[in-house]
Amino acid sequence: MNKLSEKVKEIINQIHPISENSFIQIENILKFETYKKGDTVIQKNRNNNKEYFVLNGVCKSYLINSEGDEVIISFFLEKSILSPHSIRTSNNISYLYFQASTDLEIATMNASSFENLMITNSEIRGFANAVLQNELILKIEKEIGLASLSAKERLMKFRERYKILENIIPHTEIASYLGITNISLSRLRRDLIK
Amino acid sequence: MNKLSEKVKEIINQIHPISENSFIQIENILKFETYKKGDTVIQKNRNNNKEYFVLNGVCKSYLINSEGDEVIISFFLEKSILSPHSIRTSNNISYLYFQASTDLEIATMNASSFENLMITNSEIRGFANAVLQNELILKIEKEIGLASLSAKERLMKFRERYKILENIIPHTEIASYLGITNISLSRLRRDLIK
DNA sequence: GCTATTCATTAACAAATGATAAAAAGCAAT
DNA sequence: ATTGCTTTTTATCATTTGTTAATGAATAGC
Repeated sequence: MNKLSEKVKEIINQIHPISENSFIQIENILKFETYKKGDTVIQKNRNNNKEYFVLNGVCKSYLINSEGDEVIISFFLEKSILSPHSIRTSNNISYLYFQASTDLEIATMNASSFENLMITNSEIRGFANAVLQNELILKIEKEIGLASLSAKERLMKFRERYKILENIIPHTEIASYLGITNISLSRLRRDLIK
Repeated sequence: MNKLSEKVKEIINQIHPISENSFIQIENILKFETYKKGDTVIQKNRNNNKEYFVLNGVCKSYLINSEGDEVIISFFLEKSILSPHSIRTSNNISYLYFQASTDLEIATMNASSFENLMITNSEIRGFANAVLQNELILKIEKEIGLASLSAKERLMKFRERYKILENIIPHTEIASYLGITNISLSRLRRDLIK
C-alpha cells in the first residue's frame, strides 16, 4: 500500500475503525489530487460529486454573506475529512466554497461509488455516520461558542483546537471564523499575552 | 389513512417527495406519541433509537454550557422533523436534550427500521439525505448569523423564520437561541417597535 | 537591496451588549 | 379580586466590540 493510502486508512481508523477488507473496498476507489495555496477546491453552485480526505495542508470552507463579506465556516486540517458530500451539495451542486489555505494533498472518492459501498457494507456505513456525527458535533460546539462565549473565550478555545493555524492563516480569516473583526482579534491577542 | 399519517406524508413531501409505495413502507413503522408542555422528549446521555416528526406544537433542543446555562440550539415547529438520529446520537446515546416547549403531537419511527428502509429504497434514502442537508443548511445559516450579524439583525431574521414563536416561548429561551441576554432582547424589541 | 502591496497593530472614539437592580406586567391558584 | 410567582421591561453603568484612520511589519516581485 502506498503512503497516501496509508494516510487515508489512518484518518478513517481515527474516526471509526474498519476491517482491512472494508478498507480495501475504499482504497479501490481512491484518487489523489494536489492543490496550490489559494486554489479553489470546490466552487459554490458548481457540480461536485466527490468525497475528500485532507492528507496534507489546510483547507477552508466559506460563504459570502448578504453584505458581500467572506464568512469562514470551517477549517480542515491535515488528516481530516471535508464535510460529506451528502450535506454540502444538493443534486450534486455545492452550496459552499472550499479553498486551499496552504498547498494541499488530498485523496478523493467518487461520491456515488462511496454511497454504494455504504449501502452494501455496514462497517463503511458506520464510518460514514461517524463522519456525519462529528460534523454536527463540531457545528454545535461552534454554535454554542458563538452564542454563549465572549470573543476572548472563543479565541482561547480556537487556540486549543487549532494550535498551528494562527501562524499559517491570515488573521482576517481567523477573525471571520470567530465572528469578530480582525482589529478585535489583534486587540485580544495583545490582551492574552499578559 | 388516518389524519396523523396524512400529516407525516405532508411533511415528507414538503422536503423530498416520494412515491405512495415508498410512503406506505414508512407508514408501516410509524407510531404516535403526545407530550405535555415541559416534558422531556429526549434526555441527554440516555438511550434513544427513534426518528421524530413534529405534527403539532413546538419542540426545542438544548445543551448546558460550561457555565451551567441552558443554551438553546434549535426550535422545531409544527410540521417539521427533529434532527436525524444518526447525527444526534452516538451508539444510540443522545448528546442533546429535546424538550416540549408546548403540548406536542409527534410521530416516531424506530431508527433501525428506518435505516433498513433507507438501505433498500433509494427514494427514502434521498429523503433522508434531504433531511440531513436541511439540517446542515440551517446550522450554517445560524452560524453565519451569529458570526456576521448584529443582535438586532439576528432578531429580525428570527422573526421572519419563526413568526409565532415570540408569543409562545419564554423570551429567555429566544435570547439564548440568539446568543444574547434576555435584557438585550427586551431592548431590541423596544427599538424595533419604532 | 528597494518598492509596492498586503497584513497586523495601535489609538481614539462610537456603538452595541452585558450586569445589576428595581419596577411593571402577566399569570395561575385560590 | 387578591396573593404570590414568574416574566418582561426599564434604567444606570461597565465592558466589549466595531469603526475609522494612521502606523508599523512582513512579503513578493523586481
